[in-house]
Amino acid sequence: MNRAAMSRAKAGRPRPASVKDVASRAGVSVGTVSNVLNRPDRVSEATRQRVEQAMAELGFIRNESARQLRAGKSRSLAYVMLDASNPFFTDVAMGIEDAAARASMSTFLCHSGGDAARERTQLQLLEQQRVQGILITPVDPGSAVIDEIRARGTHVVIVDRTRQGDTICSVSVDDELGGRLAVEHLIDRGHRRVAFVGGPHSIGQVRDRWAGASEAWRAAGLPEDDLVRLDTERLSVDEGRVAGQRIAGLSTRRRPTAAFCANDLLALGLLQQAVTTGRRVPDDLAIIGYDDIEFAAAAAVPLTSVRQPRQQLGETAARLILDETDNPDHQHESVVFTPELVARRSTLG
Amino acid sequence: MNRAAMSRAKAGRPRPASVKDVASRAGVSVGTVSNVLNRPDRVSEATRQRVEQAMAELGFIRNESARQLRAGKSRSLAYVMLDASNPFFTDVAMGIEDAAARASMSTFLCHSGGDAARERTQLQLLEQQRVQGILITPVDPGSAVIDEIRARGTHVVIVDRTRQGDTICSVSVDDELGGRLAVEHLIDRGHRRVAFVGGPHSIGQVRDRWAGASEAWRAAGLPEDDLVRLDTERLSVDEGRVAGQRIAGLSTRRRPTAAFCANDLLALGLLQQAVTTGRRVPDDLAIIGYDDIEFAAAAAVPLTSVRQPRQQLGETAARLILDETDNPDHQHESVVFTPELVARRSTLG
DNA sequence: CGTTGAGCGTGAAACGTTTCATCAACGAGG
DNA sequence: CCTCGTTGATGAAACGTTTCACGCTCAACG
Repeated sequence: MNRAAMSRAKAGRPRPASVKDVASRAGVSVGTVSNVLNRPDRVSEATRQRVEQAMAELGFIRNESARQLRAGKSRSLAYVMLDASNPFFTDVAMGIEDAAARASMSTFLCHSGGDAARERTQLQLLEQQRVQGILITPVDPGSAVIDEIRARGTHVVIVDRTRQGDTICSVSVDDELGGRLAVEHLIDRGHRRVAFVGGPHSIGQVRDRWAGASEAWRAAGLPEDDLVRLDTERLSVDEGRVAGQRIAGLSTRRRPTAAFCANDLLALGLLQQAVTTGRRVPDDLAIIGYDDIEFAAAAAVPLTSVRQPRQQLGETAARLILDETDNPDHQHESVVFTPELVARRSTLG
Repeated sequence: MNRAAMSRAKAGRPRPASVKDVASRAGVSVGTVSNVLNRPDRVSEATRQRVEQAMAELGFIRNESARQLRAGKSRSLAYVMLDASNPFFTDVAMGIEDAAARASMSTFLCHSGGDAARERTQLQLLEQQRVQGILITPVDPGSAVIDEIRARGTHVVIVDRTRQGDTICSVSVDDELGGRLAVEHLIDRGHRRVAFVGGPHSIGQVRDRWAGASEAWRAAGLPEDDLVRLDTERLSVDEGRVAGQRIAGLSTRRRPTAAFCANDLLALGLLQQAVTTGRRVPDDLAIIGYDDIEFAAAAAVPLTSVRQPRQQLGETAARLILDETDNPDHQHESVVFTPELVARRSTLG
């Protein structure tokens, strides 16, 4: 047994068939095999069939690394998610995947989990893979790594975040408007003391929603002190519960009659805390969330929420990056979607 | 301007620096650059620094395609998820990613969405990428495509499913035991008429949980007719609501006092339907779910659920595939985890 | 009959790495 | 002074594709 055969047996992994193998089996040149693969019209019916037959017999699978190396570009996009455990982002991811698949591109999903170091590693990996483009919901939209990547030639689109006055594609939702819609709704329903639950305020999202909320409040001519800002450490269910306790701890005079939460996870936590401590929703406390994830509508008291067009966000992001990679005179674009209030029982009673 | 420069300018994407560029800038050979990259100990301190400097200046990023082509293998795993919108699977995915990262492997996440055709496409793509191994929660565990892939040399581990008497690695959870635990708990709590909500029964999971449930029922010597099987079309929140209506529609004599749902999504839907139509949980209807996703604990009436070690499932799957690819005398293994009942208010009152 | 032009196929070069046999330089030991 | 071994660097081959400039064949046409 020669060395090659030995190592092959040991590895247990037979060398996959290559175009060369297919070519010799079909009695043609490798160039022809490649033509069958890439421009079937350039090759006669008869030989095409012979080659395809050989491929089937050998179980030929095209080696994408080699293809990519020669062609100089890959057929794949990547989306770096901020938090895979938040259904909002998985929906965005599915929108991206769909749109990419329609353009016969494959999508790699990665996951930073809000950790900047991890995000860096993921990006490095993707750059090494020479993906066509990177879609990302960054931990920090201002981060320089994004610029470095772009400087090296990989296209990047920012998803669900924006960058001030920058020349980069992004898709996002008008969070200030969302905040306004939420608070206007609460004011319409007669609430005159309202809590804004969210944080940390280092997140642009949170800042904008808060800004919209307080703007609506001022516009209605209500006293500034009666819009209470309750800061949270994260946008999680736990923190929602904590916020609920803090609200319960306030004196009756100061206690808000409604809460606007910066996302649905917070709202669900708050809802749970309220209900389990015997407060009625919305009579004792009205609650409004943000994102309108599936679980918001599924809560025991269905949650009013500000809906973002999640799938569409993803689809548009994919469209933008495809344009950027294909179209020589691509113009950077910041698409801003309009959120929509979905009123349910948690504010309607 | 020559043609190369023109097309380069037009594409707007400068050709990234290669080892050759780095080599000439550092005044060494390409072999040396490669050594710096792969066995830094083989190269003197001085040249190493020179090369690293050159890399930094040129913004060199290793081309993974070329690396892979030459080395014959990739540094990546893939997980094909069944349903990204179910938090259970994202948790499993995170477990896989963590374990893979620890072994300095990157992970590609794909998503079949329960669609066999889509699954096939994804698998084909992954095979073309020559990933080291594929982890998959298959649409149909019995499908032949899995065998074909393995026959061609790519290792596969089945996640959260099993295959009868087959020689393939898998990780799963003892669903029959889970079903038993759930129903025993309900019997303990005094329930004598119980519904099993789940379907379709073509899913192994559902069958096993049902089997465990009816076994526990028989073992307690209770009349078979009093364990009612309510079939659903899918394992979704919607279907949970439908099941709730069906339960409500039963005559008082026949109506169960508790429901065991085949997953948490169903349970949440059922819970919502019950609560919004004025039934009290657990007094009028006790509910128990399966998976113990985060939203189960976060429900207004916190859900009793059967917990599966999700992260650990993922980690173990990753461990298995790494062993299979690295260890020449790897033995196939079917790891079965033990589920655990987490009792909360939806059954405790 | 000679020329032309499709229509098909060919073969070699190139993509960016890694690997490996080889070589140069140099110090130690005889 | 010669030989050896060690250390560090080199250069060419190889991985599996795609691409492209050529050929070959044959039918049509002048």
